[in-house]
Amino acid sequence: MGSNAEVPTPPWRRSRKPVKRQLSQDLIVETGLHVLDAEGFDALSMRRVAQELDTGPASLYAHVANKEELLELIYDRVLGEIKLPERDPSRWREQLREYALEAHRVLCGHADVARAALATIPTGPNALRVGEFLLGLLIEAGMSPGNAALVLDRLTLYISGDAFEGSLHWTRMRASGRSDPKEYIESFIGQIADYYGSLPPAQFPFVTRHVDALIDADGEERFRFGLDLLLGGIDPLMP
Amino acid sequence: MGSNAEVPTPPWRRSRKPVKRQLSQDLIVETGLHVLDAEGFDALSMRRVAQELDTGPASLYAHVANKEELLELIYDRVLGEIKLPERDPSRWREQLREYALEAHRVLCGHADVARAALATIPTGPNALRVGEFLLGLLIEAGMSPGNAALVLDRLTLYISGDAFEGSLHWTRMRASGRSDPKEYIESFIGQIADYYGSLPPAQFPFVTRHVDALIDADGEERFRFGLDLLLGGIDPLMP
DNA sequence: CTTCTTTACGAACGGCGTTCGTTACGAACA
DNA sequence: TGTTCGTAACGAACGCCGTTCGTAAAGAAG
Repeated sequence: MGSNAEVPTPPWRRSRKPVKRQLSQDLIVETGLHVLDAEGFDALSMRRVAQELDTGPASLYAHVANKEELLELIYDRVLGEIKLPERDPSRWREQLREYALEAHRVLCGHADVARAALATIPTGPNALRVGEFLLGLLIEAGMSPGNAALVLDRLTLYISGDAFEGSLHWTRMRASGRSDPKEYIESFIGQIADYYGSLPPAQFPFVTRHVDALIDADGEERFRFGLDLLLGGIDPLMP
Repeated sequence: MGSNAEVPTPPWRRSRKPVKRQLSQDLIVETGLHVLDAEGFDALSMRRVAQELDTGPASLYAHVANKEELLELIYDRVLGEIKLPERDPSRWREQLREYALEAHRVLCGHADVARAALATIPTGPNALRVGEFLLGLLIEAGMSPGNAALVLDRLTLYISGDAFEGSLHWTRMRASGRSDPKEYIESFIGQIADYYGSLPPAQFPFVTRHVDALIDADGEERFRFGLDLLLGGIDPLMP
């Protein structure tokens, strides 16, 4: 690194560091997402991202205002993975449900991104794309714009909220050293179940009697159940 | 402080520092909640709590395992503020709705506690108290235990999620220096509205046409709307 | 009066987000 | 060709953070 410090670079060796891709916002966002997926939300730091790019943390600030903005950019980047069908208002119910499942699937695929999702009011291009789709679907199906906006808002909150909660389990699993979800569930959830079961039945008759019901459903099942509750409430809003 | 270092304390001056309440978990939790309410989630640190108690951060660890546990304790402490009525299964719908509004009111009263709520699986005494109430109400009204457990889970997620989102606005307001919510809404939300309105209508016809609808409802209105969606989906689960 | 256990806490470790002042360099211009 | 200049890159530092460790003080037990 120092041996040829003042020798002018020969023209046929085009750059001193061709291997090191030059910084850009996209590259930083992509790297951030990478770190997030591989090591989790708590491991995502400006320093960690910089390290991954063989540079110092200060260098990132030329392309990204701060950590919060980086998280928003990563979030919108992930929203871009959500596939949207061609809008068909006559099938609004199926399409709404399908969208919710797809969005949930994508968010859970990048588990810890959900931790950034709830903390932001998404205004990026991909968030707009999704918003436009849902708003159009509901309004064209006959819902009032006011109700459509509210449904969009509540549905988004529900999806992000559930993904957020899910990501916390993932984090907990990582922290406990385990890597097999099955093993984690048995140890952690089972522990809670034992605790519930050991409570005084006189004081908590229902909790103690129905421990099994409380821990029975897995994440996907819970999500679908809540989604169908919401859809059940949305139905009567359509003409 | 050093002038009477080795003079034995006279028995009539009972203690050298009677003004300084001795540490205890309760005191630490109460102080933490105080800091949280007064200065927000980001200001809540072990150091800040210790400072408030005129001691060093290390002293807290005798009463609290770590920051996460402190947050859980604060959360459960707040859940204790939720008032529950006498269970009346014949009025399950009203009581369920009333509970949701009360819980939401309490959580929003300690805005940033919601940031701790979502990050935890509540197993404290007050969480159990609430869980027992809801489970009992729904099962006695005729719902299957499995569905009752799922409803409890989803309703809790919705309430916490909404309160979480609300607390972020509060944080943003604090960060922006403003202290009047009205002023904040006009500046921040108005800014977003302007941005939405300025988008290319060809690409985002619905978003641009219905900007008003998107920002019209306030927090409480949105919460109630989503709550009624859920209740609408819960209704058919009852015999 | 001694011993032991519990509580308190100063000091330090390693990490964080962010800022500042300075380099290095490619493009624009003389 | 030589010079200037704007800007991306970055080393160093600031002031935080959660947590641990070793020690000191205080109270209970013997």
